[in-house]
Amino acid sequence: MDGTKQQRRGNTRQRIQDVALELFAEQGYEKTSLREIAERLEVTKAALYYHFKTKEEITVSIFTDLTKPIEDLIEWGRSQPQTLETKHELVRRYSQALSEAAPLFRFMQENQATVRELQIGDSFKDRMRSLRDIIIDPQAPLTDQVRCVSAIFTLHAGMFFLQDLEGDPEEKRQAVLEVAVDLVTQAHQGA
Amino acid sequence: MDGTKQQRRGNTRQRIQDVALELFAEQGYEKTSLREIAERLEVTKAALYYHFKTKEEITVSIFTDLTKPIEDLIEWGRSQPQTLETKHELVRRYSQALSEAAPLFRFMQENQATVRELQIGDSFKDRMRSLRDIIIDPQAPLTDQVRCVSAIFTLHAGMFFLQDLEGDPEEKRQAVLEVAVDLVTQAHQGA
Amino acid sequence: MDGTKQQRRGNTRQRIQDVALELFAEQGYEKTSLREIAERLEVTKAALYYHFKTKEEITVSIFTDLTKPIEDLIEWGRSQPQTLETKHELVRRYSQALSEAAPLFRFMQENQATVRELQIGDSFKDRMRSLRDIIIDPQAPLTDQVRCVSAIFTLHAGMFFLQDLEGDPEEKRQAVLEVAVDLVTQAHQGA
Amino acid sequence: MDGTKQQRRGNTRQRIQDVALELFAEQGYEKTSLREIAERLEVTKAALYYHFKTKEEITVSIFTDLTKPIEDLIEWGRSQPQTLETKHELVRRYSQALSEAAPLFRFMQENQATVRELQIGDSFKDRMRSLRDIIIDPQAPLTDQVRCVSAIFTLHAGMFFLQDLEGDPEEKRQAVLEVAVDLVTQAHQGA
DNA sequence: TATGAATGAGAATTCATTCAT
DNA sequence: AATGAATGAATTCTCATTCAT
Repeated sequence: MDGTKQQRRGNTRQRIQDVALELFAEQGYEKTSLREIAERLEVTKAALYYHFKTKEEITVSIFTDLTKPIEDLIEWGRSQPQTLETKHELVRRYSQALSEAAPLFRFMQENQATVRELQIGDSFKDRMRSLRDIIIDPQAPLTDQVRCVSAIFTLHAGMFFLQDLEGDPEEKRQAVLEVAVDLVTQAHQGA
Repeated sequence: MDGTKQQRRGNTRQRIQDVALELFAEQGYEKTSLREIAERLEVTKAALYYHFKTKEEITVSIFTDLTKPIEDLIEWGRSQPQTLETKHELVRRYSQALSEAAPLFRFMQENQATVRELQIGDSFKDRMRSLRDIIIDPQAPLTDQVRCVSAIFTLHAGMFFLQDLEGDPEEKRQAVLEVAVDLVTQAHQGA
Repeated sequence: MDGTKQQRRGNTRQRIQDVALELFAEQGYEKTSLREIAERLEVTKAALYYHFKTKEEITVSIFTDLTKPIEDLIEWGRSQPQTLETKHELVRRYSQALSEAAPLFRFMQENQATVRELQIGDSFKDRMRSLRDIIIDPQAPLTDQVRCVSAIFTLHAGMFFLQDLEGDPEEKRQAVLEVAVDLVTQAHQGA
Repeated sequence: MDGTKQQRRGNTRQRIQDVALELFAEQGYEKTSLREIAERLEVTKAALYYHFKTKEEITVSIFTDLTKPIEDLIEWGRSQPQTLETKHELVRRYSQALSEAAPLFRFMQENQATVRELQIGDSFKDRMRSLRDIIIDPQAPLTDQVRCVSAIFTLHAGMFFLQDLEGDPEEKRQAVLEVAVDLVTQAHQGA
């Protein structure tokens, strides 16, 4: 009661995004209804429609807002010389970016089928392709290309599939990062 | 097309599974309604309920039937000595098994959020854990453990995320397999 | 296993009626599906249709078979002189008949709305009317007529609404009977 | 007919209850679908779900609203001395309350099997027990206890089972009441 | 900046019933 | 005397969305 209602003022849009993402990641996109989002926020469904035109728009807005760092990262990557050092740095920064937007990526990881149908799908694929094109050398043998894709993939999966491996989360992130960097290195040398 | 109606006799159950999996993989589990499945089969929804008690039961039955080879594989893995050779063979066979049940794994890959809620989720997690426990040495450094998880993951992802890389599918599968085998080798030596 | 299957021979019709009535009384008519009946009998639904044309027919047949004694009773009542003694005997015999077909009457008591829609409804109403006409003197004051209806009703209700009153069932039946007889007596004298 | 649409505003919830009870009493609970209720109200099924979470909730709400007077009556009964006069007054007031909520009690009378499964069942049984405990003397002989139950029961049944007895409804209610009062008196005197 | 009331479309599921074998 | 396979019609319920206020 103290401040809560006052704080709410003016940032409902933001709060909708937060709660929505939280629920999408928890239970999946299709299983999450606008009623649930509204209930958790203690507003009516209609209020959501004041801020967003559709359920999809909520999702797109979350995606757009949260992947800005990655877009920037790609921009940066493109402007750098294509050295191994650049690739390593890219992987490092990407790992960082992923862990900062973990819920979004968990959502995307676990709802690929849905994401594919949404507009997001394409933007995301584009981004992935751009990233890949920076790391991969298209002249390289297929295995080395796979290594690069695998590096990126390892980063993605790392966040969720290592949960039942013992160890401190940050330590695990470092281990994952190391493996990914390694894969990129091997791909680079292999040529 | 030839003798359609006659052929239908007695294999409806099987046909339901086929069509269901097809659609689940195509459009996602939640987006696929029993009406659609029934329509594509040219039977009524009620016919589906003659063969399966619920939508989930259809899914479980598909899973159970199609992952039998993997269960066998794990059985085999456990009975072997824990050598590098065994691990390699396991990875090879797993890659094979995956590509044989590709639609199922595509479905599971792309509908993780859903799968988590279904009974399947647990059986699958168990299986993944068993597999991991055969390949991983729990005494090994964290990075090496990650390498093994990454190997398995690379196999999984390989099937879907390499689709827009040019090259013949079988050739790509071989490349993926090579990278995975490599990761396991590194994990083994790393210790 | 011993004899069961053999015994089953030739009396399936009867067993269907038994199980159906059992379930109707337990869970209500509408809530009881033919599937359930068939399952409890370990036959298929189609088997029920070999013996009865519809669900309603099952019900009607149960009713007809089990209320034969009451029909006879009414026949008897009509042939007797309209003395108080006759009325008492009628009530006594009716009480007996009710307790012998308890499940049927429980079913009818608890599913009046349904029974009304079924054919049974009318036959039953007819029977009740006949009974009433034997006990009631249409010239008697309204209160005395009510007393007679109440007597019959007390018998009906007695079976189910006294269940949570302590005491031995047969003893309770006797008490109920006594009250009913009493009501009839009062109605008779009151005139 | 006059200003229909305007009048509708803001009392839909109430109208749903009315129509529902009407239909439940007319055709039985199970036979009454939400579609029918909605149609008779000229709204969509979904509108019902805006006001009530389930079909059962509609029923419970009707029950709760309409049996308030009886709850009050029991409260009153408990606060009075346990004299014969109190018992008589209780019976009189109960008769009145019943006739005021006639459709509800008709519904409950005729759908006992259903009511038993619903939450209502228990609340109702509790109420009946409370009522009984006020009227009955647990030390009294069984027959006298039966007389009391029979009195209450006569009131219940009176409403529906006397319909085909000739005479003015209010006159019949009085006759029923008289018989019930009489039964209580006899029980009290220990006849 | 929201809410209350409602809708239309569609979901999963259940049921009594049928019929060729 | 019974089964296996299927149907058509219905049911309860959920969802994203709309709009007057």
